[in-house]
Amino acid sequence: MHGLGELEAAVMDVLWQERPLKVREVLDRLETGKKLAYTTVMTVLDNLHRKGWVTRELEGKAYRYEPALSRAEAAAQTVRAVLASSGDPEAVLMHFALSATEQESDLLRQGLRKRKRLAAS
Amino acid sequence: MHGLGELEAAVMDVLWQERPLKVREVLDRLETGKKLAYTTVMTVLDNLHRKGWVTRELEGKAYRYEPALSRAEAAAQTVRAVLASSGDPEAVLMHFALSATEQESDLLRQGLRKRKRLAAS
DNA sequence: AGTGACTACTATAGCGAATCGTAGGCAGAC
DNA sequence: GTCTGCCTACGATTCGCTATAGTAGTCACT
Repeated sequence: MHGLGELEAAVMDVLWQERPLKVREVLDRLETGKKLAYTTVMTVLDNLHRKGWVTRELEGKAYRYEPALSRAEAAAQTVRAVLASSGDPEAVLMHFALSATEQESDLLRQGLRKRKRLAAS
Repeated sequence: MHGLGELEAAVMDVLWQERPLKVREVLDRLETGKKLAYTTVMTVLDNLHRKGWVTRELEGKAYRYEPALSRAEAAAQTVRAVLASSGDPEAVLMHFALSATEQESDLLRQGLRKRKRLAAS
């Protein structure tokens, strides 16, 4: 859904819960059924870094990784990408607004109000 | 982004512009740089059918394919899936509403109003 | 000098998408 | 009646990406 594999997503989840983390720390916190090799996690983090999902900083001789975007930001960005690639963002937003649940529409209204307040100030 | 490959997406685009279409008609309308084999397009349509993206109906001895959902519906559904898989739909919606463009927020407001009217009737 | 923690590089397997060939059926043309 | 063309069904190949991990090389400490 977001262009990530299963393990990559699991690693991002770990980093979204706590950050920044070193490879070993990510490995320790990963809750997959299987025990993964240290280098497996390292490779995944390297790939995520190459793809821009995480940033890293050298601390001593080890890297500390952290997400480039918060989970919510990343998801919001995905939403925006879906809209852009849909050819007709307006129609999609309309469809979404129309089919939104009560709770979703409340949240949207709330967000829109907040947005307006911020814009005004 | 939507779980489709590049060619699969191109085929869906064709079907969203005009439908229903037979394999040959899709092939004719496809605007990829390369000329594809008839069976390539057939396989793709078959895969899309298996995955539920298109429906088909036998007409004579050939199938006519058409999208299961409109483009906007499909995109709206993708948005919903992103929200669901994000772990925190509220935060995402908030982020989205807050970072929406003027036009986007207008559309959302409009959609929400329309939704309310429909619910009331 | 030896041990441990890291990174960098490389390798393999697996899966899904892209791509197409071949075989078989049926409708018309000759 | 057989040949030609269009269509489906099925299977094969290739390719890219992810998952997974081993090995070599570096540096720091004992």
